[in-house]
Amino acid sequence: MTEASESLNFIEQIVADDLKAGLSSDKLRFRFPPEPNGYLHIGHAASICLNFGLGKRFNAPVNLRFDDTNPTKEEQEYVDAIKNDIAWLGFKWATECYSSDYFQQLYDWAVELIKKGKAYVDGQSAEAMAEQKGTPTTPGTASPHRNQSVEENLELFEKMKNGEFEAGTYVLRAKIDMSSPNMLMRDPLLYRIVNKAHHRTGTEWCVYPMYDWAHGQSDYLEQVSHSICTLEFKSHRELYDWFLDQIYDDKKHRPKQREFARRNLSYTVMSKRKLLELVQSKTVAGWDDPRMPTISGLRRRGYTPESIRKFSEVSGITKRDSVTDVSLLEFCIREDLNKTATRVMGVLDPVKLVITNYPEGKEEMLTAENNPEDPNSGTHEVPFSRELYIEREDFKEDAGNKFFRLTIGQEVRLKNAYIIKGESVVKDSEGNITEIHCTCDLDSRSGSGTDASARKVKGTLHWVSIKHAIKAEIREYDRLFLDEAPDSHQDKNFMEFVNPDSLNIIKEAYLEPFLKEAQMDDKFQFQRLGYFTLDKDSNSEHLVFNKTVGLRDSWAKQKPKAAQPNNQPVAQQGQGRKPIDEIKKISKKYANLSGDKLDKARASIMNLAESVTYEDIEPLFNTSAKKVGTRIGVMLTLGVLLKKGLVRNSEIDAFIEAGLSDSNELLVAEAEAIK
RNA sequence: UGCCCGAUGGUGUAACUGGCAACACGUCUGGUUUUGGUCCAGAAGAGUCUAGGUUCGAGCCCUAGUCGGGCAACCA
Repeated sequence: MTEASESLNFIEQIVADDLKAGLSSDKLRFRFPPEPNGYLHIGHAASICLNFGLGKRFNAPVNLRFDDTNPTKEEQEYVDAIKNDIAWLGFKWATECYSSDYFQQLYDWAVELIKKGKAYVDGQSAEAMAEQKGTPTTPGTASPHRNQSVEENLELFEKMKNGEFEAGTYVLRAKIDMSSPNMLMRDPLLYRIVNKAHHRTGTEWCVYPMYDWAHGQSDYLEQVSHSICTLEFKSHRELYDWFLDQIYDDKKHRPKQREFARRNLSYTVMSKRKLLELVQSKTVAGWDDPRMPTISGLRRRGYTPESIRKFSEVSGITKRDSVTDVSLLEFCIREDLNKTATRVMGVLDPVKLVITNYPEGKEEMLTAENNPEDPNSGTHEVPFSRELYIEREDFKEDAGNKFFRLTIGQEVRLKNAYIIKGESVVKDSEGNITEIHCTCDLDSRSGSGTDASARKVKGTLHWVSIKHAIKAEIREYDRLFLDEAPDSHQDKNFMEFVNPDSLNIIKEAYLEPFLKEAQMDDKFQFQRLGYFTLDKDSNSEHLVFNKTVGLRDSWAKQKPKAAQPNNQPVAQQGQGRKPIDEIKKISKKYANLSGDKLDKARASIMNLAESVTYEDIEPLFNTSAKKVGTRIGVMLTLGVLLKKGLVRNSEIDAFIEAGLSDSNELLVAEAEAIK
C-alpha cells in the first residue's frame, strides 16, 4: 500500500473498507475480463489500470480472464492482440484464464440446478419467450415449460449437450421470478445451442453458457474477491448474487461485483461494435489505424504506455458518465515525449533558401543537442550548406510586428547554425515564391562562442540542407469525428460525423540525414512541429513517419485561421436560465459574502432584476426565514421593480416589514432602503 | 409507466466522511529561452441541478422534484 496519503477512488475505498471490516488481505484477488471479440481501446485501458492498479496498491494478484463463451464472435487473433496490448501497457497478470476452462464445471452446476428444480429447458421460439418476458412496467408470464418435471428437463438438457437438437431450438433457463422489476430475473437463459467451433474447445461443446451464468461462477472459481465491471452491468448484480447463492460453499471466499462508469473520449467512439464498423467500412485502415482510439492504434500513432497510464490516472474513476476531452490525452503524451524524444529537424512544406554569401560547394557539420531537457542525451551532427529548405510558412515578404520569422530585411537564426537576413525573393510567372535569397553572418555560427553567435534575434527556424536531406512520407492525423460525441445523437448515425480530412499524407518531406537510422518505436521531436515516430509501413527504401501530436502552438492560436477545428464547447453558463433563477442562485450564499464579492453579487442581482416580473418574485415572499440570502435577493429585486413603477400591495408591505425586523443586518439595510 | 444509477468551474476529478470548494487539463497575462516548445510566476472562471427540511453549520444527511444515463439480445 503505497501513496496512502493520496485520496482513494471509490472502488479502492470499497476494498479498503472491506479490509478494515476484517477481510484478510491474502484473500484479495482481481481480474481483467475481456471478451476476445475485438481490440482493446483507451476505455479498456481505464479498466486495466484500475484492476492492475488495485493489485499493485493492495499487493494482490490480478488474473487475465478471457470471457470466451460465444464462439460466433470470438477469435484467437483477438486473444493474442489483447495479451500483447496489456503487456505493452506494462502490466503482468498472475494467471491467464479462460471462461471456457470452466465449461464442464458450469455444466455440472447447471445439472444440479435442474435437479433442485431451479432451471428448466424451454423449447419455445425466441420471439415467444420475449413476448412472455413482459415489459419493465408489466410482469411477464410463465413459460408453458416452466413446470416440466426434473426428469424431462434433465433428459432434454442432456440431448442439448449431445448435439441432438439444432441451434436455436432449445435453451436452459433459470427459474426465478417472471414478475421481478428487474428484467434480468425473469427466468434468464443459462445455455443456448451453438453450432460453431470454439477457438479453444473446438467442437467439444454444443451448448454454451451465457455471460451471466459464466462470469460470476468464473470469479468464484478463481476466488476473485472484487469483480469490477462497468455500470451497464449494475442490474446484473442481482443475478450474479442469485447464481452465487445456488453454488456457494461458505468455506470459500465469495466474490462481489462493483461497477464504475465507462470512459468516453471526445471526438471519437468507444464501442467495439462501432470501431468494428469503422474497420469493416474501410473508413480506417484497420484496428491499429493511428486515428483509432484502440491501444494498438495509439501505439502506432506514437503514444507511450506511460502516457496512457498517466491519462488513466488523471482521468479518475467514478459512477457518472462523462466525456473526457482529448486535450487531456494530448497533454499526457506531450509531457512524456518532451522528456524523452530526440530533437531533430525536418521540413514538411519546403521552400528553397539560398545563402548568397555562403561559399558554393562548401559543407560543414554542425552540432545539435539531442534533448535540451536531458543533459545526458548527447548530441548528433547535422550537415549545413549553401542551399537549404525551410518551412514555407516561416517566410513572409512583408509581415507585421508579431511575426517572429523570416522576412525581407529582418534577422532570424537557423537552429544550430547561423543568423541570416532576408534579402530578396524569386517568383514564378504566377507569383509564387520559388526561392528566397538571404545573407548570413558568418561569425554567428551556433556554439562558436563569438559575440555574433550570442546575438538575440526575434526567431529561430528549423531547416534542412537540400543536398543532404533524406525524403520521407509523413502522415498527419486530425480527429476522426467532427462532433464531440458522435454517438450521442439519437437522430443521427455516428458515421455521419466522420471527418473527411482526418488523414493528411505528405508524400515528400525532407528530413535531416540522422533520421535514416530511425528504428521502430524511436520517438522524435521534429523541432517546432511536433512528435513523430516511424510507422510500420516503413522500409529502408521508403521511410514513413506518423505525427503523434503537434507541439503546443500559441502562435497558431493568434492566427485568425478559421479552418482550425473548434475545440471549445458551445454551451455557455447561464444560457437559457431565467433571470429570476439566476438571482436565486446568486442570492443563496449572499449572506456569506463580503467586500468585492458582495458588491459584485449585489450589482449582478440589480442588473438581472431589470428583466424580472412581479409574478416571478411573488411566490418567493414566503421563503423561509432561514434562507436569508434568498430573501435579500428578493428584496433587492423588489426594490428595482418598485423603482420601475410597481404598485405596492399588502404582500409587498408584509415582506418588507418582515425584512426590517430580521436579525440579519444586510437584509435590514436592503429593506430599509425601499420601505 | 416500473426499477436502478448519477448530477461540483469549459473538461476530468478532489474535498480528511458535516466545518463556507481544491487539483489537473484548457484559457488569458508576464518572465526565461537558439523550438512561438519546455520551464517559471500570476490571473480569470463554479458557490456544488432545483425547492423544502435536519443542524450552530450541508457539496456531503433526509424528503420531493428536474435533468441525464441504464434495464425487456439464444451478446458481453
